[in-house]
Amino acid sequence: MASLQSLRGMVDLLPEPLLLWQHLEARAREHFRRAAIQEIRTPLLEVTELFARGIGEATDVVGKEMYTFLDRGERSCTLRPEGTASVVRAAIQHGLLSQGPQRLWYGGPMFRYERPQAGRQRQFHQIGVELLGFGDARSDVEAIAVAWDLLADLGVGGLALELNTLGSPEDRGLYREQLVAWLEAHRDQLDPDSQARITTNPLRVLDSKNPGTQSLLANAPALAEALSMESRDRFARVQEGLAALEIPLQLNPRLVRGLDYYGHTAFEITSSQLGAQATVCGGGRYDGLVQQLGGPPTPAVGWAMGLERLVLLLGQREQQPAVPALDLYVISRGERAEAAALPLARLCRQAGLAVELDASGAAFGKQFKRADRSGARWAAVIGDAEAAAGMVQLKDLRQGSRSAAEAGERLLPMAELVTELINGTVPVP
RNA sequence: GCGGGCGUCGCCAAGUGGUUAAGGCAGCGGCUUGUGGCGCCGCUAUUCGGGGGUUCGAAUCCCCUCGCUCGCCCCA
Repeated sequence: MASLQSLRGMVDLLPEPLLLWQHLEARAREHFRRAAIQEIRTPLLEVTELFARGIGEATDVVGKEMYTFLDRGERSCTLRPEGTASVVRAAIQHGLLSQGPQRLWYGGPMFRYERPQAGRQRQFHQIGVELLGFGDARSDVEAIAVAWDLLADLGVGGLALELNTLGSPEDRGLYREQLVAWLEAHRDQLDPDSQARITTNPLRVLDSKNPGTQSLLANAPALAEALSMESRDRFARVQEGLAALEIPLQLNPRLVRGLDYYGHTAFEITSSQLGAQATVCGGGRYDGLVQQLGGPPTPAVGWAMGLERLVLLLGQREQQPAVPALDLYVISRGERAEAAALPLARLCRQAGLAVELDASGAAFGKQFKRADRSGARWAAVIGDAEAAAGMVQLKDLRQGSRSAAEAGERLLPMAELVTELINGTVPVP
């Protein structure tokens, strides 16, 4: 094949589908505004060490999914596979945390080298929220509520909130010992993946998709049993908070986040209307991360949403966003007329109107056909006769008439077109 | 990294060994340099993702390869 195409998993977003993306992004911004959460933008490229240290060397994301390469200065660079590490790095680097707690959101492309499938691309897009410096259980609830309300507002169906607690680092350390001992004792009954994880990341064995392993795990020690009283209380308060907001939840003791920085609250919002990649939003608390990346001890909670999956969901709805309406379509034919058309279009644009200029030089009939299809409200017609007189013919494209004499058609001086459209004839939508 | 399905025009799609590769949509041009949503006419694939092979003959059969897609894994 001679023609070039995009790399596998790198998807072009074309104008029409993008309408949905823009709608979604606009709603998200509005929700963030209401929740007093401010935007932060960080580079797509970071030093590799940020993710290795932040996300965890043993995770799949870091271990086998990152786009990592040496730049011309021989530095190891990585295209960001997620947003949290970068946001935390930026907050530390610019001393944001010394100015008090931060309520931040981010959005944009992320990169993971995986096999593409429905709802999963190599360059994909996330929006996420990070509440830095908030340790109270209420902030967990607030973060979840912002995500839930956004999804509900967007009209996403089949939503379910799954909730778990991973406990404090001490709880997890204790539990880890118990679990590893138990797993070792049953090693021969585990699937190979899970066997390998006993040493790399034992908690992840819990959400193994292997049915044999799952049924075996029914008798494994439970994390919930290993929790301290404080952790249990904290988890109870999160649940109470969600109940007070009438956000339904399902406890899922198997829910273990794949990124190392999570502790205490972990959650996912899934949709039954997606395929295999059902998680639309995932997040939790990561109290240790800021310090781990060299900042002051700072509790934090956050989440991320996968926009591809969200768009998939929104695309299933009946109502789809429409192309923004065009106010005016400028038709011209002949040398003098064509010369006059662009200045006229520009004048209208400067006045805030959406104007398409037909620069084809095609027959009037063709230009009218296109004017119709453009969906514009009005057509401005300039021929040589009009151009010579400094006039323009204004036609109402909603009048279905063929006849030139029908209503909705007027001849007026070019200079008056703008004021006529703005003040007079153009109805406010 | 591992499985399954699929690749004919920008999109949808017929064709399953016999030679000029249907049709629809969209696009472009014309009927129509002066008036539109309709209609009619015409144009748009020396070629069936690419390469090799079998054959008198291949989009149709075989091999390799590339790509897309769904799933596993992982995650949002």
